[in-house]
Amino acid sequence: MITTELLEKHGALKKMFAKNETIFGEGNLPSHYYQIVSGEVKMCNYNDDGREFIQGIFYKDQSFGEPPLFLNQNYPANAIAVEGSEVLILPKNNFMKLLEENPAVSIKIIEHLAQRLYYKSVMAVEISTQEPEHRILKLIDHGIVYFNFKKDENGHLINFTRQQIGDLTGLRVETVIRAIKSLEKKGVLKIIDRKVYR
Amino acid sequence: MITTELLEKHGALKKMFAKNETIFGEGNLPSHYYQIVSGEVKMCNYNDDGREFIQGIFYKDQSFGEPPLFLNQNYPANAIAVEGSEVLILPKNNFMKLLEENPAVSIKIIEHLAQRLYYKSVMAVEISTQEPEHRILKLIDHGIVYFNFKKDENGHLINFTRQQIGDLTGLRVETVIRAIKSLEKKGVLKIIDRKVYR
DNA sequence: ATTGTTTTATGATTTAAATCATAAAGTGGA
DNA sequence: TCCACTTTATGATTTAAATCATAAAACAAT
Repeated sequence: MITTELLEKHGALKKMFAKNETIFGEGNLPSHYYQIVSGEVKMCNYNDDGREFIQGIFYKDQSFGEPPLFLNQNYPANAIAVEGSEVLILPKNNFMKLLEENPAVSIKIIEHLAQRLYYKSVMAVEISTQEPEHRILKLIDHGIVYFNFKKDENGHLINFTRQQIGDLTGLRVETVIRAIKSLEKKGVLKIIDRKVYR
Repeated sequence: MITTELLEKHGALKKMFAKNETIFGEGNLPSHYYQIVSGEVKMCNYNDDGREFIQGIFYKDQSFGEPPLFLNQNYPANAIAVEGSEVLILPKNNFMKLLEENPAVSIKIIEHLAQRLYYKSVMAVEISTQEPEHRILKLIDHGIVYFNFKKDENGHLINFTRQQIGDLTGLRVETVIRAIKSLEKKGVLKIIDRKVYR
């Protein structure tokens, strides 16, 4: 999103996070801008009885956690490394200075927020009014466009576990498994070697 | 958000929409920036069997429908006047010119998008993992801060119908009515003359 | 004033997804 | 290679919210 050079010019540092390590926690006040160099980061919540909800999954070159940074509000969710991940971290003041000096970056930020909002709008209506199969298919089709699902001779490989699909759609893992089976029977996706293709 | 003078200087026109009139429809390509002068506008979806989901409700001075405008994507929801509403409308090209000439407006836009994203994140986890009473209370408490609920001697008047609360939380109106009754019994809110206070 | 529509309200019944239980297959680390 | 853990899988049971039915109160329009 923002080039490594520009970030480092303003004082960004690279930091390594191990698998399952927390980058920042729900309820904390933001102090830095975060951008992924390599790896995979999820933003998620846990409800009262430990149930997880994944707000989003972020990959190489994507930033995360900006909204509360701009609003001076506490983080509404946790950021956790899904796998070992390298992240560029820039203090808020430096980030704001970078923005002032580079108006084109503002537009990039607006576009990224708009993209996130678009996903949230689409999934909100799915989660609250549609049935499991519909929700899962919407998530998958969105993922094909916006996540980095690779295409081979079987179609796009949906690089999510059943549990992750559940945590992204508000469904239980058993429900996801059964819905995916049913979708396969209907011929709208393929299951090869337990992996889902669309 | 953006002053009327600045918008009109760039060619914005005021347009009146009647109650229940559609301002733009799901699936259409955005061509204008919209900002409310007076009245109330909802963004909403209808699923296959006509069930409504309200993405958000917007009031005086707020803009709506910017994300797809920036992304050149189709609107993911409808915009409908909840009551007779006056709206300032500015063609996209003029809006982009306005943005270029007024960098401070970019920051305003970022803040507005960040605020919307914050609400979406909070409600997404509620809708997908929390029980009805919890969801409704979260919506109400968010509304007290960000919607224009007036405070009097009974507390904040929650200016939503039970049906609207249901459409915002993904619950059926009967469930909302029962949950609100239960919350009143628990003493966390008041029902006076059928109106909800918190 | 009368009529039609919306909003709030309650009880009975249904149902879809969650929960519970159990297990096989796959994966990663010591 | 063995052990622990994760992921996928399936059947049985439970349950919370949706659905269905009905109605009173409130409000809006003529």
